[in-house]
Amino acid sequence: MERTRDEQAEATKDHIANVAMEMFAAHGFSATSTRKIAKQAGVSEGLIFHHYGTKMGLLRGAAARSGALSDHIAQGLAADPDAPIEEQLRRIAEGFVAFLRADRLAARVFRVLMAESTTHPELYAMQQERTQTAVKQLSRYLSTRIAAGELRGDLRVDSAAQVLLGSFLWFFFTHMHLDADAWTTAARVHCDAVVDQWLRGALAEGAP
Amino acid sequence: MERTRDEQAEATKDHIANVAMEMFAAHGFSATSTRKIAKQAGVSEGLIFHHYGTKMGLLRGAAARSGALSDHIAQGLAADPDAPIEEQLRRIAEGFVAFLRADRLAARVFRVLMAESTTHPELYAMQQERTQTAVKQLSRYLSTRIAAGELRGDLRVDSAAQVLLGSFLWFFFTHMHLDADAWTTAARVHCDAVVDQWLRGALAEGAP
DNA sequence: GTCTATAGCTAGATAGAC
DNA sequence: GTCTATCTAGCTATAGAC
Repeated sequence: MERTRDEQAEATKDHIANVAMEMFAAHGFSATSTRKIAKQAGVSEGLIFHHYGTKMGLLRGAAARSGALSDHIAQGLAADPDAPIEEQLRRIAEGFVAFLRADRLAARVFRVLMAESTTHPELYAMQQERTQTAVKQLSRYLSTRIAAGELRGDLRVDSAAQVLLGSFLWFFFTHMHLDADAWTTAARVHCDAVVDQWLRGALAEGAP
Repeated sequence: MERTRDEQAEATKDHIANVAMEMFAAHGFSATSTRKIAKQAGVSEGLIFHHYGTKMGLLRGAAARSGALSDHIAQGLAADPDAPIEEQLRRIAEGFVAFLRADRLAARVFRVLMAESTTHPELYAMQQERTQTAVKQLSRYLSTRIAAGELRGDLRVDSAAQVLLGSFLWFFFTHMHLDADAWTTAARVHCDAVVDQWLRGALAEGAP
């Protein structure tokens, strides 16, 4: 198994990004120095700047390489668009919980980007675009369910979608201190209750 | 109007905290130097350390001086506990929007604490305590409305309270880029829709 | 493509005068 | 209570050898 010089370089670049994200997630962007990243990654500081130009470029690059949390939600939605809405929503919620539990790095990346985005307009835009994509896909889906007569005709789909997504994400943000097991249990209970109440408020009169 | 030496000192200390919070909110905690804070506040750097010991102490102190966002919510709840729930919730939502618009510093403090709490366990605990207090007061209120027959008996009050609070706060977080007027308009629409759907899902069968 | 060396600066914090 | 002066350490980024 020989590696070309380019492949090796690309692997090193990736490795730097991964290490950087771990450290940004743990201590924040500003509080993590390029020196510490270099040491932890086992490369020289100069190499980081060779590959990414600036520290901000490193964050950008590393963030771009990690899959967006919202992509996952959107993906779950597209899987079986004609399933009954209750089943669909519960499946999304369940998948969301499982994903956050399994892919801890993605979760931490999301968290750190959310935090840093409050002070870096560029990151704010990036994060905004990602979440808004998910919200839009969700609202579009809700619209199809209105058309199908499953949901009330006067449901305000944008707000409804934001409540659903926001409730999940807010829970995630405010329960990070729990360990994986406790978090999963609490998340399931919370998601169940949310979907339940949300549906009661959204279903068409006399729907099944 | 004479001021004692102590009063003057206390005023200066407050002033430093206010300036610091403005700057932390604008650029983040780590990215804001004590030097810049001193310059902006018109005092020496030494004085900051005299009053607050460390930079972290300054953040702690400044945060403690500002009223918690959640206090305001809790307060709104207590004002007229026997009003019909719909009126009550709309009043809270409206007050919440007005408050965030009027008291920009409190809003920024909340935002910066939320961001920094992802990397400072101490701040996380502080923020957690503040929001959980609000959630608990809200759930307790919801319980009284169940007892009064206004809300469904099987409503899971903790989750319901978190959805309500989380939806408002999440909106706040993801719409910071709007100017005050646009933000207020969007916030009103969103809050209305949220309360509306939330109530439909929470009211007892056959309630008015 | 990667490293070593270092420039040039800014950071948080302290000491001591007033 | 407040300021000036300063210490030391750490920072991002660059230059040039290999």
